[in-house]
Amino acid sequence: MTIDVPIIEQLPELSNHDHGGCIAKAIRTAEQLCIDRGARLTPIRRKVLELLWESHRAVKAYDLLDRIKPLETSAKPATVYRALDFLIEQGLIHRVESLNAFIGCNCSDHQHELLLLICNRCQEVEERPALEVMEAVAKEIEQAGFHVHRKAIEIHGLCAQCAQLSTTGLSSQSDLI
Amino acid sequence: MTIDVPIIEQLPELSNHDHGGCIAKAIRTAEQLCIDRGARLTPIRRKVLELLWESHRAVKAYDLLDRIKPLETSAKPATVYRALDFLIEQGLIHRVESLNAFIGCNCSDHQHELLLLICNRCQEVEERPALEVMEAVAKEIEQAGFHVHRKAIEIHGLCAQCAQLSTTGLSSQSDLI
DNA sequence: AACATTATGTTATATTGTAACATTTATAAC
DNA sequence: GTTATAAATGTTACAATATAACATAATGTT
Ligand SMILES: [Zn+2]
Ligand SMILES: [Zn+2]
Ligand SMILES: [Zn+2]
Ligand SMILES: [Zn+2]
Repeated sequence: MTIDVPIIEQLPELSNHDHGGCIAKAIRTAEQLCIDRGARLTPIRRKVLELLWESHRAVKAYDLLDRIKPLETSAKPATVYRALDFLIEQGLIHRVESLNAFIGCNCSDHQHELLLLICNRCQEVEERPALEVMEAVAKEIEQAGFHVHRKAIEIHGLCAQCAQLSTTGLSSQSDLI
Repeated sequence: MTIDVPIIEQLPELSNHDHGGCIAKAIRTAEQLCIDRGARLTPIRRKVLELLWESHRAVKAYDLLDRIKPLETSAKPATVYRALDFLIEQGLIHRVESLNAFIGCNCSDHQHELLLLICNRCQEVEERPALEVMEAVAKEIEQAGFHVHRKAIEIHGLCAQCAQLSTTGLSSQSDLI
């Protein structure tokens, strides 16, 4: 028995912050990082990154494709997946394993140790360094004699805001601003 | 840049333990649990569970399908996915999100709090309660005001045995026993 | 300019997962 | 036992996610 939450048709942008700033910062950081590394942030790769940053939600590859097609008429699945591969390699985005989706990396230094809090209601994903969790994981792994390549720590549930709305019984779209 | 390990054609059963015991115990436990709950462990569901327990590796849905077809000639994707849904609901198996695959649940009480250590070389998956990790996650989540439904904590890398083989430079199949 | 490398275009296909409705099988009520 | 109900399975069709393979174009290097 899983807890299911009604699907919201048109997802509102819950976090009331200067999201334009988020986007601008993400792109600026990516550009600098690619220059430093001699990696090429081509128009397609840049566009995919921008699309991923349109919200703090994970986005599916084929949704990206649909949104790129009007701009890059020759775009195909491979176009998108290649751009995603590049961005993941550079640590600029993350794959959300439990959603088969992708999200812009929000950690300043693009380190890969992180925990994702995924809201099942508003779909927002919060990326947290969660250092104590990482330490506990490191200990557990050491005990097991395991050698880590990659960690995927993904928590599904309700974000603070959505949990609040659930308990107060609000549900209409206008309540979500 | 990811660390890649040569693919082994025929995967050996690395863990030298009485695996027949694992299977028997898993099936026995499942039977009792279903009786207690009034859930029906039908032949198909039971077969899927048995197949998942043939190894300590995660198995893909379509691999299960291929292996069931000779026995249940009418088996189709839906057949397998329904059985998997049932087994997951009962807590008898887990979905490994980062592999799109499934594995028998090895925790005695079929609790859902666990960490998976996934070996990229031998493909074995170790399930660990990792209580300290769970506590750290709980704290982190509380700080964020998040309300958990489900956790997926999946660590990829090399198990102790495979890490050992990598450092000693062994690679041939016969070395893996 | 010639060459090598990297990125993209293009076609086709593989893999993973669901929806919808019909049929069968098991359980419950009478 | 027969009938009503619910649960499980059969069946067809398709949706969604992802990759392989090879051709072409753009970029970087000598
Ligand atoms: Zn933002
Ligand atoms: Zn939310
Ligand atoms: Zn075993
Ligand atoms: Zn291993």
